[in-house]
Amino acid sequence: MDSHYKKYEPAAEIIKAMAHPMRLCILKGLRDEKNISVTEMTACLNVPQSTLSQQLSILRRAGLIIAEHRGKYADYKLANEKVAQLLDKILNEGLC
Amino acid sequence: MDSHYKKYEPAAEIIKAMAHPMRLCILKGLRDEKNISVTEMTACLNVPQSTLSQQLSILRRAGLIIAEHRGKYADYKLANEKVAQLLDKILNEGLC
DNA sequence: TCGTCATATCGTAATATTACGATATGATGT
DNA sequence: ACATCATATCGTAATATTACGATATGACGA
Repeated sequence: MDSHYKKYEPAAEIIKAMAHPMRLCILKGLRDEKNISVTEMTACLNVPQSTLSQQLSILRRAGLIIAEHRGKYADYKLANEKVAQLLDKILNEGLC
Repeated sequence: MDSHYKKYEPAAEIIKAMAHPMRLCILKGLRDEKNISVTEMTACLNVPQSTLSQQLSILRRAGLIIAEHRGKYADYKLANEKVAQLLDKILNEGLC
């Protein structure tokens, strides 16, 4: 057993960013639909715009999603295929 | 995109239980070594016994680990193979 | 240039988590 | 029965997260 548990901090940061129902829902949405704007997400999830934007910034800071700015819109997508795979594992694990 | 983000709450609970460096370290230790007692973990991780015990109870409540009581000792192990697989995915994802 | 829309950030109250000493419980050896 | 060891739980201060209104920024059309 490893005595230096702090070395798991980077992994924990990433997992922590996923550890919220709304953020998992956002990731799943982006996994299934590729690109979604903040406006669409706000309408669909039916939450205050600032709340959604805060969740997006947590996912962004963790490197899980990327924003593409198109004029006044911001489209989001998953950062890469590994995020999609990890998400699948989490959501299909039968654990949940 | 799914409008009922609360349905991801059970998955989020599980991920949240993993989202801490010490808890990831414990899970990894149990994955690699099968059975470890609280005493061993306390010595290895060099943290107060109550702190470790609290982390173990979080993992236990989430269903990720199981305690086996042998006399005055408690040996812990991963709850099942799916936990090991999810952990591998998290730690090997290159994301982290 | 204005007003408006889309998005991000700020401020903050409510709530949750973390870390850890103190205390409780329960098994073991004497 | 008693002292001791292993573990769990309690109490709590420090810190972090959550949710959300208010406000700022920046693009677009009139």
